[in-house]
Amino acid sequence: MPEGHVIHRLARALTERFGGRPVRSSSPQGRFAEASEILDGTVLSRAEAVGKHLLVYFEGGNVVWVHLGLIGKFRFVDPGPLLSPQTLRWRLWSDRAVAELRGPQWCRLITSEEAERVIEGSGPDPIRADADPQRAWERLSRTRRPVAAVLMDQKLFAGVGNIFRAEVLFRLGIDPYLPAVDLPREVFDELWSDLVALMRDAVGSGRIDTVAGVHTPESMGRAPREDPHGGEVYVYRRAGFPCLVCGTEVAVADLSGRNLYWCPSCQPEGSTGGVQ
DNA sequence: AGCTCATGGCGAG
DNA sequence: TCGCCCTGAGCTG
Repeated sequence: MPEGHVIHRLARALTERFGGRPVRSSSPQGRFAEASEILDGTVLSRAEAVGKHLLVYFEGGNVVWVHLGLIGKFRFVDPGPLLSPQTLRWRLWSDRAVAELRGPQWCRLITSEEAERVIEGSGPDPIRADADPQRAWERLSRTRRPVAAVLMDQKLFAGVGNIFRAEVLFRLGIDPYLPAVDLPREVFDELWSDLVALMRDAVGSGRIDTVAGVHTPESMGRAPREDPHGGEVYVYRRAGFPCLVCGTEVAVADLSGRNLYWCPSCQPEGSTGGVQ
């Protein structure tokens, strides 16, 4: 269940544990069997992430393009008997490690040329050094869609998911329903740099921690609220609980089929963030 | 045992 | 905008 930081960590781990060496490959479930057989015994050169896309490169020009979707998991496991083979799409192993892919939205064998197009087709990814936020600004500043919807658009903010969008809007005090076109340029710049900081931090820690500065739960006299995803957050999945900053009940609403969380007092209607 | 929901995205209307 | 796909955790009974 990934936002971009999970994919970047995966790419790093796959490169560290398998990079530059031959790997074994199988598809116990059978749905990736043909491709898996081609890769079996070949050298995995490296893995790379762009947004929520994972690209696993093999010598000879083969690339596995993985997208975990909402429920996919790619995990390292201890060597041992095969558990639940009916859901095990891809198993990758060597004498050093075993990795298991289950429930991905897709897992396809492509060429390195196609992989290049996946990277080019992605929006800027705040975690990557080559990201150009100007590309996001040019599109954001021309749409009246709510800024909360735009933040989930992978052509503008690759790797941002439901947690990062809710948290970054809260941290900057922005009304999630503000038409994107009304967001001042200087606030966009703050938004982008906050995403860079939060997302890169999450790559390092493996969890999304957004509660920082003077408004820690401790300073508010409340027990820290840890979300099941493992990190500590202001509003994500906290509907009905008091805002950690002002005590107002956190709100939730459906926005294009996803739950949106925000504090109606800290992010009042029409607020463009910045200096309140 | 069965239901609901989840850090996502696609394609049909 | 809705239904659908993939899996598994956390409820409810």
